[in-house]
Amino acid sequence: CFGTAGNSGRLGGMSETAGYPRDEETYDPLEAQDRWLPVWDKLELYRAGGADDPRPRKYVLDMFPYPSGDLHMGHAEAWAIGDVGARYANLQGFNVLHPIGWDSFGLPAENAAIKRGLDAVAWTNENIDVQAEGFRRYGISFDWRTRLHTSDPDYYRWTQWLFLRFFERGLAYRKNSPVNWCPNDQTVLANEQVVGGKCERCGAVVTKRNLTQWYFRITEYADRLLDDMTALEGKWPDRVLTMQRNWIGRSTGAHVSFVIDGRDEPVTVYTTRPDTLYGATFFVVAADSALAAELAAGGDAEADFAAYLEQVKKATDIERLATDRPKTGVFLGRHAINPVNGERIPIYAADYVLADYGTGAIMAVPAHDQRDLDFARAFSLPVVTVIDTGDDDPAVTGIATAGDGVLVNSGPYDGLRKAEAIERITADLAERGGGSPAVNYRLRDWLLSRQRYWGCPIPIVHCAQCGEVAVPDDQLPVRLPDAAAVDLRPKGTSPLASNPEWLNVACPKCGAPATRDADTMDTFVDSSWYFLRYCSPDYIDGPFDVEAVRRWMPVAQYTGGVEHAILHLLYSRFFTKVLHDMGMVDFVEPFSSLVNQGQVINQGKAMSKSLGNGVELQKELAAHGVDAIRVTILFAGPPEDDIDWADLSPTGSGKWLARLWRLSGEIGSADAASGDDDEALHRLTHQTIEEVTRLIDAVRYNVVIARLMSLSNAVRTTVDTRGAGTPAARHALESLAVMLSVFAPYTAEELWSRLGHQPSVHLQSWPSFDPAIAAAESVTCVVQVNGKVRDRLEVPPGISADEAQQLALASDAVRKALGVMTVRQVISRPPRLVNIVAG
RNA sequence: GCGAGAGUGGCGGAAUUGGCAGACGCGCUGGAUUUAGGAUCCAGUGCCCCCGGGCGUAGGGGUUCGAGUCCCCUCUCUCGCACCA
Repeated sequence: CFGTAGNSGRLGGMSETAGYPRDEETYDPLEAQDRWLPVWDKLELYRAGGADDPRPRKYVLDMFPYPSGDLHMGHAEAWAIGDVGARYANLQGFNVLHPIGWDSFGLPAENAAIKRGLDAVAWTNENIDVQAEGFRRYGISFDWRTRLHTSDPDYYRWTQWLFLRFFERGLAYRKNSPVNWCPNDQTVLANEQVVGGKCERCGAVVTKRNLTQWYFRITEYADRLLDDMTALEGKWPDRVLTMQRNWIGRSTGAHVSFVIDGRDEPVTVYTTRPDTLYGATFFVVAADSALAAELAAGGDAEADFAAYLEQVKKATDIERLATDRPKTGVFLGRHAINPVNGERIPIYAADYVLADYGTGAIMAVPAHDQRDLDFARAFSLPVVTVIDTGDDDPAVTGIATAGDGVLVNSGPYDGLRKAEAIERITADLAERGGGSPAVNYRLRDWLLSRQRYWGCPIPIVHCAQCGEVAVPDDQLPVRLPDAAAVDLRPKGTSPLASNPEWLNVACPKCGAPATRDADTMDTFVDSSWYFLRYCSPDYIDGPFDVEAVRRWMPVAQYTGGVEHAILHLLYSRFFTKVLHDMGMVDFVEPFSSLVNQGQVINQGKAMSKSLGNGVELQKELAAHGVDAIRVTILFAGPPEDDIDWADLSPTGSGKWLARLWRLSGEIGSADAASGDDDEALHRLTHQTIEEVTRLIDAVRYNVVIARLMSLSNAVRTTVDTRGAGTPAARHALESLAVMLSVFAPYTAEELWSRLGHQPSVHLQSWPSFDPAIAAAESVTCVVQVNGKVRDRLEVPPGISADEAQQLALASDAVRKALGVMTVRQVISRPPRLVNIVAG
């Protein structure tokens, strides 16, 4: 029956041919991949249109990869998700920009160079080539002309150019400050790169060092970073917005000045609770602040303080993070004057107050702040309740009362409620010059210097006469010297400083001997603007062509991991706002919508070498083919959920694709339209197109695939019962081929070809549906008695409430269920439901 | 501790505005066909049952003709922050 299988029977479930494949061929997905890939390359299917392209534009972006080696499961998931959006936009007739590039500066290349003597440039470029070929075979619809590498001088020249613009605007500056230090990687880290006291990259326990480093003044944009998020509501995942809000951490309160005995200048503290000022019974300065050292100097407590400070410095962040850590501190032998009641209160140095938040000094109100209370109890300090919250006395219970209440022991403010007191006391202090309303942020400036080799050099020259001098634009890029020409071994200072030829230059301003800044930039600087470069990757007159960016940006769909919620996504928003202020872009938010894909795990745990639960992507691809893996990943669940490979069945996905493939052979080789058509299948096809379109827009890809499976099951039934020549079967499968092409590009091309069409299915239009055909002829109306389903009636979709009620009451099943009860009320919600209330 | 989110079959997960719970798939059971099956196809598959039906969306309460969906309480889990004054 070879070749005629489609017409050879199978009129019922158990025909004489049942059990045999309908076709002696079997689907070989790997062979199909090899066959189509060159065809697609030749067709150049995914070139973004130029300025004169009349189609509406859509920028679909995936967070660009780091060239760590070959692609792994994580890549397979992220890019499968992003590719659906890009391919769907293409079929819908958009002019799509779907670019690819590499975030190619970073530690692994340097470590490979140190440990194995490899050249960082060669190592990087080889890995990129491997990944690029991996993506090509994985069938991602990139416009390959966009390909960029952040480690290319053509790219980092503009990273340096942008740095200089920030420098000119005072947004890049150097300061000496305690910084996070990774003893393993031998470099400083930004706050955002310290996770739970450990280095985000290598897991080493982070320590503190005092260093002079470059910073971006991101705090200046804190309000805008916060406030502009309202425009992202509903378009970015809530959890990302929440994380950014918490990270920026805006709080409002007041600055209050305290006169210090024996000091000319008063000291200002920040508090969110000026209403509790009468309850301030002591004063605390951060142990590692300059103020603490100054207050201790020359006094009786100097030695005690020095010993305490030594102890504090030794403590790692991990120790500091322990929640039940007892409060420690030392009395400095000095006193502050409470501005509202003139009381002299003792000043302590303690490490529970942070030097770099607020002013590094606090007024301590033990009755209404748990930390202050813990300290007061440890040091036997008085606890004065100034807000009656109705709770038990904190001095007795050891539990501070932070809630609302009425002021007591607060002189003229007694009787006020919390909110009112905050307002009044702040206003009164402001009037007397003792304070002012204040806003604070937990966000810190972005530390961008790194003491590593494989990064973008900072284009600054240090001159004894002129200070920090910008390298002139026409001398950019400041190129990295060859790795062979520097000492790469981690030693806590930048490797670039080990090459005197590179380091020593004439000052661009005065010509005197000077030295280059030998640090490199955090790689997050590189990735804060790459999405702009993609719009004009070969542009030579600036970082990007302003017109091209105006055409494509902002990004319509951005896909990437949630791990960048407060790193890359915050930094990119900051860069965009600065560029907006520079007049280079006309929008303030770079990414209009964000999809955070989950992770691929195995057996309940993240894949890791030590657990031995890694799943090798290349093996899976070789065993099942690209399409089966893409479908498996996308069908597993909502894109944002983690998926456990152990729960999945690539074999099952492969079977579905093979079923479709066999159907395409049967229908493709069937005699043209014969016999009755199948109205029900036509209807289902139109309904499926309608629903799938809506679901793709909602990024519900797992449900989309379920609907496509349902439709393919229905096509199978029609082919079995009416023959493969049924027009509805062909229409359904052709529609399926196009819809499938966004998930399983190779199989879809096979279907298209076997149905007798020329390549490529990827050049087709997204199928349209006719609402009139999609409309159901009849719908099932559920009839309930007291909420329980008693009958189901087939009714016209346009049935009236009265008609539905009449039909329901006439039902035998309903009469039986009613028995002797009398009908009290009928709720008729045509055409879906009638509920009869009886008793 | 604070903040956010989530609890649905053996499993992954479906379920417009509150309106047939469990779509689709995996797994499992039985069958057809086969030298063979890790292929293909058909049927079944939430739980209980006295075969009339009853019970079911973490647990308890509430609103409603009607709740997986809305409200309150409890429990559990995940994620984020973690002395931020």
